[in-house]
Amino acid sequence: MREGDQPTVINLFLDGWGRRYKDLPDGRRQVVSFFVPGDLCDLNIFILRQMDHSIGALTPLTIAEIPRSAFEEIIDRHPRITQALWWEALVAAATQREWTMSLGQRNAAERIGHLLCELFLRLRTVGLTNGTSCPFPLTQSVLGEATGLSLVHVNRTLQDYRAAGMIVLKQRELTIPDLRALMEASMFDANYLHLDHEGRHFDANI
Amino acid sequence: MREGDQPTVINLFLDGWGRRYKDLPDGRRQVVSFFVPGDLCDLNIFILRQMDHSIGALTPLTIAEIPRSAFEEIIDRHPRITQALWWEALVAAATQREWTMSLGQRNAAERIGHLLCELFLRLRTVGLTNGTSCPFPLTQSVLGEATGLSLVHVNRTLQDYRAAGMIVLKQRELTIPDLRALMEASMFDANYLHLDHEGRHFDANI
DNA sequence: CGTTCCCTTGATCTTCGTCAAGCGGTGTGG
DNA sequence: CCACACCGCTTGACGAAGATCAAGGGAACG
Repeated sequence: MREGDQPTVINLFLDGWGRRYKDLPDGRRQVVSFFVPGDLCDLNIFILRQMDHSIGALTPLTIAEIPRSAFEEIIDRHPRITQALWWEALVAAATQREWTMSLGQRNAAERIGHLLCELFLRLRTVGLTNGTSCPFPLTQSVLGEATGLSLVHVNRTLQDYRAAGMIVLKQRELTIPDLRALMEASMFDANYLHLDHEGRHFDANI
Repeated sequence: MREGDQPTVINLFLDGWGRRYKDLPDGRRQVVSFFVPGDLCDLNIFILRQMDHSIGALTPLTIAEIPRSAFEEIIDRHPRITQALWWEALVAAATQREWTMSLGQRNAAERIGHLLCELFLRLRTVGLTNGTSCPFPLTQSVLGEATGLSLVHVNRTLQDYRAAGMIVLKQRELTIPDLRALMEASMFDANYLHLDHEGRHFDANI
């Protein structure tokens, strides 16, 4: 899905990862968010006229396409789902603010550590982690596009974390032996994910 | 208003400027958005339990405090206002994505130029510009906190723009003689502000 | 009249980017 | 079945954007 498109359906990620990104005319690209299973995208089709960014797959995907009309009907009849959608939008905005913070103030190691913590926690809330490990399909190049760092520097930073025993990352699987330590190193505070409202979020699915 | 607070009212900026910001434990600060007259803040009080950032004034303010209850009643009765609130939230999110792009990919000159264009256009849509000029109460220090640059580098970058005749900035007033030129220099594309829906936004006030 | 805030400018240092080369695994076509 | 191409990862050398340190100036305000 490309910038400028007029989307007609809402997509629910059932399996696989995706990303939102924006390109500059000269080719620079910034990934502005990731999608993991359970995420919803393109709620804005209700209000905004056209896409101001692009969306792409990072792995093979299984997606549920929900037509706009079906969604509108649900919203009319089910206020708790509407509330869940607000929650979704507000948490996405809070996450975007945190990314702004990362890119503006954190150094390379902090940015990458922070991103790893965020993704791990998001996967854990949807039950996709296995102890201290989780699937991790992002290439170093994509990590660079998300953190505003060069591929080379991402690599060196990951090496440093590996050498310190703080992460194991190979064969598309990430292990964080001591999550608390990584959170501390990258000054990660999970409050922006608003997981305390996870319950309310899931309630809407009843 | 501080991170961790539980807000009880929604604030509408009638006059004056404000900013959202986040602080790191070691004192680094990132401004993540600005408020200008006409902006609303803290819609999240409907859904999220506590603030994940702080909000502060940049000038003396005139603000309307709308109690949560009054807001809920309005939302029940006036679907067009509810739609306007969605618009507000989605545009705020789109703006946050654009800031992510700026901090991740744009260099110092582009970041600052881009921010000046954004603020000028936002002020123009609410009728606060005067030809090619607008009020501009931000200090160079605040500009640095918003763009992730040091105060010193903000200063040098502004000097460059001045020397090129692209901006005049003094006595808290900004003049952009050739907006189109500045937009081009900073690769500014206004699509993320979704001004095409301005009409719908205002309709809600009828 | 002095203090404070904001702006300005110079010199030096650091982080990260760029350029370049090479390695290993995997998939594909001859 | 092998060869080659491609993709992702790794490492070294060098360069540049921007940070930091330092000092001083001007205007507004008490």
